[in-house]
Amino acid sequence: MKRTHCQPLEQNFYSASTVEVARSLLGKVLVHETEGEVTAGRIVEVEAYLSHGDEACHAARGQTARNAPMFGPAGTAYVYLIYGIHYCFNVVTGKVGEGEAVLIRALEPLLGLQTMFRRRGSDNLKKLTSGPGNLCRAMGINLTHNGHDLRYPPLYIIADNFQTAEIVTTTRIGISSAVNLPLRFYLAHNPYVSRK
DNA sequence: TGGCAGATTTTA
DNA sequence: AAAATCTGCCAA
Repeated sequence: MKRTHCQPLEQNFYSASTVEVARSLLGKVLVHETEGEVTAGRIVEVEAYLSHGDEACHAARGQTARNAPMFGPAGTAYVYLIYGIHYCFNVVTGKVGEGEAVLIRALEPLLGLQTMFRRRGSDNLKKLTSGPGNLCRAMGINLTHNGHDLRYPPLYIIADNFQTAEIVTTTRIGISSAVNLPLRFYLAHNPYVSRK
């Protein structure tokens, strides 16, 4: 019997267009294995950042030391610190040298809830992994994961038998340029989406 | 609901 | 120096 649904997603998954990967990531499960602790959550909200006509994309002004992982192969993790406080976790997409990515904005907690609550220092389930900074803190994602190949532990993405129903498309959150592009996607009616 | 502090990295 | 793909707390 095939059990591919328990294996990390493979290269062909990440090689589709950035918008396709963004939409396909909805409903998939992000897993982080640390010493003795496993946390996992279903991806319920994402944003696509494109290399052409998208001034909000970190890669829009060319490659720098910070955004270098964005120019690597699809399926690489791009993690950066924002506002001096929060980490944001992105999945690199597109061709090598292109500089596209999908920002993971919210998860539905599935595994390791106690660990997540401890890392967050909060007991609010609704906000546990809702928002890009929150989910990184709960999942234990930081700069050590920057550039990591998401096909391998300790940080990877899998598909289970979850069936994605309705996907809502909106403009992106928290940006000051390219504000009208419809590149944010989330699972309709999911309570862990950061905002409607 | 709105305004702001928090505290780091990058170069907008 | 200013800005950055944010969050939580506080006051009204």
